Amino acid sequence: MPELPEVETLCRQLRQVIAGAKITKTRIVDSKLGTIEGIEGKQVCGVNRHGKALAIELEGDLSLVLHFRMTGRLLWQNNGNGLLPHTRLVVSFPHGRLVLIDPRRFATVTVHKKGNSLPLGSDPLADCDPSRLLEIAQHSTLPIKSFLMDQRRLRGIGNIYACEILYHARMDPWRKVNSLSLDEWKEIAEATGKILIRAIACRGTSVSDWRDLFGREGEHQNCLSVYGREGAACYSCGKEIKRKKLNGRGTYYCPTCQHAEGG
DNA sequence: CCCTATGTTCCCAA
DNA sequence: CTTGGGAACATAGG
Repeated sequence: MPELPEVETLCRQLRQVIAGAKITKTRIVDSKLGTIEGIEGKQVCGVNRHGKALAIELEGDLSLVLHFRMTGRLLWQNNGNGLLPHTRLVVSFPHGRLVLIDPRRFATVTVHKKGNSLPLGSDPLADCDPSRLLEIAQHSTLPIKSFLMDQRRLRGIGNIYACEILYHARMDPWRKVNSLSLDEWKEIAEATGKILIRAIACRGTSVSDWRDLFGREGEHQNCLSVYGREGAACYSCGKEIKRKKLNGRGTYYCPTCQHAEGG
């Protein structure tokens, strides 16, 4: 469930809490996660985000990489309470512990040695250049929404933010990407930056179970324009927000404001 | 029982 | 080879 803004929120909060600290112990609670080895006793030298993945960088060129998939959550605990339901992993520090909670058990944890598996695609926060987008979309007939969510091209945008970005760019989610003009890509790039940055400032979107590192809800659910608003009035034109499936994902949009011709 | 769910990956067809 | 679509993964909630 966490998309780019949610993982970025965890990343920034984690830096405040565990930078420089040593991992004292790790415990896999759900064996489906596999094993993690060689990180006990290591010091945290940084925390970074790669798309929707979170990397806790450790001394010795190691990193602990977490991917939360649909329902994964990361919580910081510094009291002596027992494990919460659906706890899958515990990483202990001298001053508290990090727990991975994941009801649907899709989340993954891996230990990486520096130098392997750099993911493809660019980060929409750091690099969302309209002319580059125009170029890489030339030979694709994907709908724009699927394109935005394709992690091989742009890393970090999921279903909620794809819907919101396209609404703000007034773009039909089914529009084929190879038909977009440079001006239309500029609108998409601008909407992408604006929405992602606002969502990070709001500590993410809590429409169901997203919580930050300290268990608090985000605020960005109060800023949503279309996601989850099926049947409600469009804030721009007053007509009804629709929901249809696109590649199996619920897609919310305003048929009036997001028309096929764009611009 | 039905359907839905913020994600990724694998398999298959074109 | 590439591209794109759907099922699968596992579980909770309406």
